[in-house]
Amino acid sequence: MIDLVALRKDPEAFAVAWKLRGMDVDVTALVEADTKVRQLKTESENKRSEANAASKSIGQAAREGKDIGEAKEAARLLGEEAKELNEKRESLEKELHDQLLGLPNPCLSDVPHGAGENDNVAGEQWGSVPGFTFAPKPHWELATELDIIDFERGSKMSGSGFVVYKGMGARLNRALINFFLQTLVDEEGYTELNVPLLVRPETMQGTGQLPKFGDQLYHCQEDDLYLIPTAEVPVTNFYANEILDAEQLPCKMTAHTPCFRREAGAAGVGTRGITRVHQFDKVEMVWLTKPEDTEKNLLELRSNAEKLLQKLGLHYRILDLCTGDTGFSAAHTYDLEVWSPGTGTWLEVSSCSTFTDFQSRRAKLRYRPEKGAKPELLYTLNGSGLALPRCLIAILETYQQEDGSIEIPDVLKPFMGLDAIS
RNA sequence: GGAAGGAUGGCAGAGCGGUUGAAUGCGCUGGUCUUGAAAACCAGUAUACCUUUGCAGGUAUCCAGGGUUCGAAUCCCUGUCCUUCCGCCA
Repeated sequence: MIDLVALRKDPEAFAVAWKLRGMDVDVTALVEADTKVRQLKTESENKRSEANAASKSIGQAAREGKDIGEAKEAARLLGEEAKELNEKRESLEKELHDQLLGLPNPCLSDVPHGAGENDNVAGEQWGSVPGFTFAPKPHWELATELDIIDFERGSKMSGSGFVVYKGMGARLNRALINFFLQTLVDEEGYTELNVPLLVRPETMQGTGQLPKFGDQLYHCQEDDLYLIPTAEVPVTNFYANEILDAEQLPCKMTAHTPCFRREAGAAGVGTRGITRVHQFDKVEMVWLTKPEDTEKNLLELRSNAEKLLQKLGLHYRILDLCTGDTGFSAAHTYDLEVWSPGTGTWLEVSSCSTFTDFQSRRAKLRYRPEKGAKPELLYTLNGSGLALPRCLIAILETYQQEDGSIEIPDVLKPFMGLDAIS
């Protein structure tokens, strides 16, 4: 959520920022509502103050044994008036608050301007397009022939968009999880968390999935719990409503979880294989930081994800997302896209973002800059490290041999216990 | 799933429905004393918001949300969490 006080001070700046995201927001109406709320607040508080004073003198009079019948009625009326004004304020304030919850984070100043994904800025590439002496196959063919992914039985049990990894496929998936976690923990100083996959509505609101994107989430109605679409949700909310000490920052956490996404509206968007599924594994990196140097932190976070791709020897590129394509809660996002030789396309395997204080304000994530100082909102960042299925795709397609077997990248061999899948 | 008990300031722990934002102790901060430290003594020590240039004033907050009442930390209802017991169970 954005800072209402900042909006009050410079509404035009917000209007411009939202315009860059392709949204026309009536900031004047927002500011007017805010003014009205504060006016009602002052009125109701003054009335409440009168009522409190009246009650107090009744208490005094009662102790002195005086008659308090009339005074009681007067105090009751004052109390009622105060309550009425306050209820008016509350409903207006809630309305305003709900509107604010639906407004995205303004992008940082160095984010490229643009309307949509075509305006994203392609940055550096690492490695080069792998060459083949034969026509490389797409992963779904390789996986089916090797019998390491069972698409049909996945949809038999759960519908389309669900798959079963089998044999060496399951092992490769597990090897990747272990490789990612171990690298992040041992080499980059992350703390590993194993978190709940079902969370409450307020947790979803903390990171921005709710109220706006509820239709993308699986919901367990009986218990009013949501299946997480990413580990970002429980990991970022880990310290929600808490005040951290400055020494605890930056706090780097990582977690492997399955991710559940309804992908409503994305059905049939020409994705074969495991590029877009309803359930997949992902290792996520989350940072809680002090507000300064968030762009620098973002680059470092991104480099952690890049290192994983480099170790796997996968060709990838960096995309600097433009204002029109940056996600709702993010202020600046870099995507990492890996090359898929079988389809000749780039696949997003990591999305690294800073959320400034947008999530912190929702989740009440604060820290104390110095001992005895006032608590302040901290900044949150996160990035995938990495999304499993698309890494798996890139590995199968990049390391495929002419005979249909798959060579295992060196860094994964200890986790696989073999050199090739055939 | 059933039964019972609990949730108060950084921590511990009081609190007959009426100057209780909340005793007391510890902790913390400042001061006195001391060569320095400790001890002792004195003073201060929650958060958010609103009004105000400022001084200052006001409102809310004793898990959360409702209710009773002129007045609620205190009484009633609902929810959340914790503890204990029973049942079930990987």
